[in-house]
Parts: sequence; C-alpha cells; structure tokens
Amino acid sequence: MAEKESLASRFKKAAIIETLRQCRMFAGLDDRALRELSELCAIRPLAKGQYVFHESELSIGFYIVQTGAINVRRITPEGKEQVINVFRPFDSFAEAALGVGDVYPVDAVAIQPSQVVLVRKDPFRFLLKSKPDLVLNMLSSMSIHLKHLVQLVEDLKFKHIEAKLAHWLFCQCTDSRSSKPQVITLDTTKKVLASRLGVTSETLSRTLAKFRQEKLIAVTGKTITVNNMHGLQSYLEETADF
Amino acid sequence: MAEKESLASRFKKAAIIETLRQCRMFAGLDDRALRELSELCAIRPLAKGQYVFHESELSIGFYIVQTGAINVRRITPEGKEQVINVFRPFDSFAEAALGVGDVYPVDAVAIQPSQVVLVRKDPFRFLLKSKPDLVLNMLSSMSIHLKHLVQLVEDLKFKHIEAKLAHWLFCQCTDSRSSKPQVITLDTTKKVLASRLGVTSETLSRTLAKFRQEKLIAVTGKTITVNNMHGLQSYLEETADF
DNA sequence: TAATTGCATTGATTTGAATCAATATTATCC
DNA sequence: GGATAATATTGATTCAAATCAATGCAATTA
Repeated sequence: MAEKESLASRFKKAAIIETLRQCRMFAGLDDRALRELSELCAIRPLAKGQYVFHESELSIGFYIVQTGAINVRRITPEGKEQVINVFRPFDSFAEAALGVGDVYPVDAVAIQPSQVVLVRKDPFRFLLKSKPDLVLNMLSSMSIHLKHLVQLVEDLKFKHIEAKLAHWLFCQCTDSRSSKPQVITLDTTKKVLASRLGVTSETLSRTLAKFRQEKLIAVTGKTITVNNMHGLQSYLEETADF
Repeated sequence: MAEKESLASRFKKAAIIETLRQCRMFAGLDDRALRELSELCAIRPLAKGQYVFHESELSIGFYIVQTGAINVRRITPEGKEQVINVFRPFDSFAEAALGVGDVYPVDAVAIQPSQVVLVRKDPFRFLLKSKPDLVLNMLSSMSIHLKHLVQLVEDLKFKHIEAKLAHWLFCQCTDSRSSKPQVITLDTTKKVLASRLGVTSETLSRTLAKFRQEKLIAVTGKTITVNNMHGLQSYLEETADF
C-alpha cells in the first residue's frame, strides 16, 4: 500500500519536473535544481469550469499549466481593460503572485479538464535566497530567451525573404564583422528554418540558390558558408529592386 | 546654494521612489529597499521625439516610465518604423539590458514630453544578491513579457491577414467563448496595430472593412465590437509549429 | 540491389498584400 | 473658430511569395 503510494508519488514528481523543464521560467536549469524545485510544487487536477483561484483570494504561489487550458481574466492597474489570456501547456500564470502582494488580482478558471502545477510562493522564495546561482541562471536564461524571441520577431517582420535570410545568417555568424568565410551548420532541416523565417521551403530554397549564384554563400547539405557578409548586408540596407 | 541643490535632489529622489513603488517589478518592496534602489537611479527628462537610447548603443541599465509615453521600436532597412511596444507610466523597458547583451537591440523614443527613471545596471546587479524579493518581481515581470512576445509571434506566424486579425481579436476578448458582443478599445492607432500584425495600415483597413461587411464586427473610431466570435474563428488556420 | 520514404530543388501559374494615389475623416495647434 | 497636420479609408496596379506540379537526391529498410 505504502509502496504503491510512493510509486505514484514518484511518478507525479517526474511529471512535475518535466513540466518545470518545459516552462520558460525554468528552461535551462539542471536536473538537480529542477528536483529541488519540484519539492515545493503540487499537482492540481481541475474539472472544466473549475476555478484555480478567484480574484482577491490569498495567493499561495503561481501556476504552470500541465494539460488543458486556463482562462485568466486580468484587470490592468491603470486602465479598466479586461484582457483575457488563455494559458496552455507549459505556460505559467499568476507570476504576479510572486511579489509580496498577497492576493490574486484576477480570476483563473479551467476552460477544459486540466492539470496545473502549483509552485508554492514561500518555499520558492526561500530556495532563491539560499541558491544565488539558481537566481542568476534563471535571470540569464530568461533574458536570453527574451532576446531570441525579439530576434525571431525581427526576422518575421522583414518584408522580403532576402532580408529575412540575410538577417538570420548575419545573426548566426560568430563574428559578423569579419571578412573571412564563416561556416554555419544547420541543426534542423531547411523546412524548419523556412518555417522559422515565415516562408515556404520552396521560397527558402530559391533564395539560397540566388545567394549561391551571387557567390555570397556556398551550401553543402546542412552547412552554409558565408563568403561575403558585406554583400549579404546590402540586402538589409536596401531592397533595391532591379 | 548647496541647500537648494540638496532640496531639489531630495525631491527628485522622492519622485524616483514613488515611480519605483508603482512599477510592477518593484511593487511591494519596503521603503528602505526602495530608498536603496533609488540610489542607483537617475531621472531623465525627454522632449517629444527625443531618444532614450538608440539601437546598438551601449546599455547602461534599464528604464521605468515616470510620465509620458515611450515608443520602443526598430527602424527597418527601408526606413520604416516597426513598433515593438508603447510603454506608459510605471512600465519598465529594456530590462534585457541586465543580461549578457551589452547593447540595446532596439530604439526607444519619447512620443510625448516624458520623464524616465534610469536604473543603472552594475549597482543593481550587486543589490540583487542581497534582496531576494527584487529577484522574484523581476522574474514575474520577465515571465509576463515573454508571454506577450510569444503571443506577438503567434500573430505574425499566421499566413493570412484575416487569420492574424481574427487571432488578435480573439486574444483581446474578455470571454472568447461567449456569444455576447464584446467591446475592444484600441489603446493605439490602427497604424500601430497594423505594424504589430505585420501588415500595412491599408491592408488592416480593408480587412476590418471586410469583417464589418460580414457583420462579424462593428468599428467606431477606436472601439471594435465583436459580434460573431465563432465566425471570426473560422478564419483561424492551422498554426505553424516551430 | 531495388523500393520506400522524406527532403530538396526547380519551373509555371496564381494570388494576396504592398504600393501608388486620391480623398475622407479626425486630431492638434495658433 | 479655422488652418494644418495626422490618421483612415478606398481604388487601381504591381510584384513577391504561395501554390501546384514534376523531378532529383539521400537515407533507411527489406
């Protein structure tokens, strides 16, 4: 009996650790840190329509969605606009509860049968206090993630595929000012890269061919050699149409 | 003379403390912590159109809006403006400057006469070590920022403008499942919304007109009333996975 | 080795959004 | 208030990328 419970408990803990690992806030932490963190977590199963918490309720921590979907209705401090956010697996919500403010300023309700992981506030705070390197890891990891997202947005916002690709290549190069050839190795298929740049694989293929013809790059399988970074940059400055 | 300066200085410090107190990142910190924090801050008054910092500029810290409004954006190679976000009083921006990156990845410019509080990077880093609550608030702020960016990417990744706009409207609604009309109030111009969705203002205008003709929405100035959320959702296609 | 499968390249055609352009409409400033 | 600028709508045209389609290539498996 006790053995069975222990087994179930261990299984739950593993599930919590996996959820934490996939959450943006904890991405990049090592297994030991995640295991320590999981000690202060709990799983809450929720029926459709069930509240995770109500507005003005005393906050006990923040949550990460494991399965299902949670609808959080916020009221911003200044304006009256009520912005809804639907949180899906591995999204965290109610992070504001981490502050010393002791009530939730929002409602959170499951719009599907769901499971959420509760990260208890006080033990979390205590853990951070005793593990300064954990803090630095989290901050730097989130900062890097933010940077990546900003860059992704930049790539997507370029109008022409030539600029998107040139910008992406530019950002992949370790030394973008160097005039020496730089070798980039794709860690995914070209299909995925195309998707990342927001174009079809055919269009990416054509653009790589174009750059190849202009001797700006050389492509062999999954390696791209940038021969003329300056030439590529001209696609960033002006999309001069000939 | 010295007394006058001291008086002005004390007044400024009080203003900084009040700004810090109202900023999400520092909400709930006690007066002593705020006073300590204010020691590493400075006030910068800005004329309309004046830059807080330029892209690629060496970062000296991050900022909190005190009064006015700051437009964080980048200028495309074609010389067009891409709005990342408009920050209003007590919003913080350029927190990414705290990470390893030592330059600002964007421009920040005052769109009204404004005042911002600069939080200097190096002394802040030092302070973090001794103030765990500071860390908690930073974590929550960054986590929320991440969520916003992820949503922006989602908007941009849709292929058709109809899907982008439908998705955006969907995310703005207080209750997306309700069949009752939902009212959304734009806090920016339609130009900015168009930029956010990655299209021209003309295209946004046409798409709003299209949705209006189909009786899905009603538009009056800066308010959009969603009459038929279900009809809008039919415009959502499959989301590209990356 | 041939056969299957998934990825990549290249061509022909279509289409959706950008651009160019003209005109409303709203907001801002003397 | 009226003048001026900024924003918004609508139309005609152009163009870049998607789509449709065929083929090539490389890796896995029998």
